[in-house]
Amino acid sequence: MGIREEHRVRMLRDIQRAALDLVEEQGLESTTMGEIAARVGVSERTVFRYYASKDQALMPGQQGLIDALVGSESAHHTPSGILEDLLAVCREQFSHEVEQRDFRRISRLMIQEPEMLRVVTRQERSLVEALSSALVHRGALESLQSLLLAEVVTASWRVAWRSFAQDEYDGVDSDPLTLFDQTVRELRQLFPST
Amino acid sequence: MGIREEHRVRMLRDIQRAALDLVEEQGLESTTMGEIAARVGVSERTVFRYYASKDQALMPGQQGLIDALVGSESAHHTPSGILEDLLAVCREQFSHEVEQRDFRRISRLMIQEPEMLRVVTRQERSLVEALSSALVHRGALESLQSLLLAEVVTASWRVAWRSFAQDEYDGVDSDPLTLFDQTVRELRQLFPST
DNA sequence: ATGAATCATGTCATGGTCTGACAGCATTGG
DNA sequence: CCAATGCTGTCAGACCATGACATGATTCAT
Repeated sequence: MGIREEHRVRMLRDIQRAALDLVEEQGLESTTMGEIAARVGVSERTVFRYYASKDQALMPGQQGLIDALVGSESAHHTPSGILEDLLAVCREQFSHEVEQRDFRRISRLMIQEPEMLRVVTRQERSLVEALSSALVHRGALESLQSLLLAEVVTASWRVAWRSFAQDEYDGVDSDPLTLFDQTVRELRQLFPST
Repeated sequence: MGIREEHRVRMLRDIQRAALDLVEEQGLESTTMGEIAARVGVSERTVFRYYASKDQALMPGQQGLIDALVGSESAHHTPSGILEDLLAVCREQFSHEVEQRDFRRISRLMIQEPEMLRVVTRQERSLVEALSSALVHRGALESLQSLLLAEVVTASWRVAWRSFAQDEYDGVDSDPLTLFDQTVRELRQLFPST
């Protein structure tokens, strides 16, 4: 509520925007924290006070997705049932994220700059950890199952996103929900009914 | 074959051993490339000539697994059939890797030092990329399917490995094949027959 | 064996990421 | 108005990584 909080939010956003601007203009490798700081008009040190790393400045993490997944409840008690629910949460979150303008920018950069994809992927480690430990905490699953579930959910998210990014890069205006559904359908095809 | 090659191989091994020694002794964060170099008895610059990054010095990559997966052929032409074959290759490679002494050391470190797990995971990006592009190249699969397959295979490997690492850390002497099979079984359970 | 080509290494210089310490200025609240 | 708190800049430094160049060892053809 305080003016302090607003300031912080604006700063976080400004830094990310500046970072994305610069990467679009001159590529990831040749964009330094010093430049980002200069563009925002603050010192380099200050940028590091808002984002712990260059990675996070570019891709602030999947906190929205993490919250949605961790906060979700499942009526099911079998691994497959829980997976279904988690994927449904992902699906919804996915179409929600696509609304964010920066999400689209990052998506395009993921294809333009291969290193950008690695940045995004690095950030996803915390998603797996948060989700798997949340699942263990719920009590319905064992450690191995939870980890596997978290990995599968994250992989689905990543593949759907990359698929979306490719379309976005190609100028194809695809529906995120359809895209996510297609990904999940292909995933299920890997495990036939027999 | 020359003496040059032997020298190189010995050097690679010595550096990795030194790196692992130091991480075991004093943790990952406080182990610098300078120390590793000093332990081996060469200059820091030289270490970077053998390993492109600190990560790779600690975890030289999954080249064995990549080669096995990329080089494998599959009689099947459906995504699920190919997945089955790839998992079989993984399974074999897994029990093979466990024979390597350093694999066990790294496994234990993965549990002791959370950051070490991230190091390993970072290295796995190239596995996904190599495998998915190899699958596309084989011609049987589309891009989305290939990526999905590569992600699922990699995730299985990672989960099985982490499971093994936990046992290793706990002093449980488990059979790698059994462990891998169990992982795959749990994975299949996520996708019920209906 | 000798000389040229190749290779491994060391040294030096540099750029970039990230952290800690401290001091100054602004905001807030009593 | 004063004191506490918070934000920022500056400075210093550790560490990772890369490029350029010189040097000494190894290899190989002659």
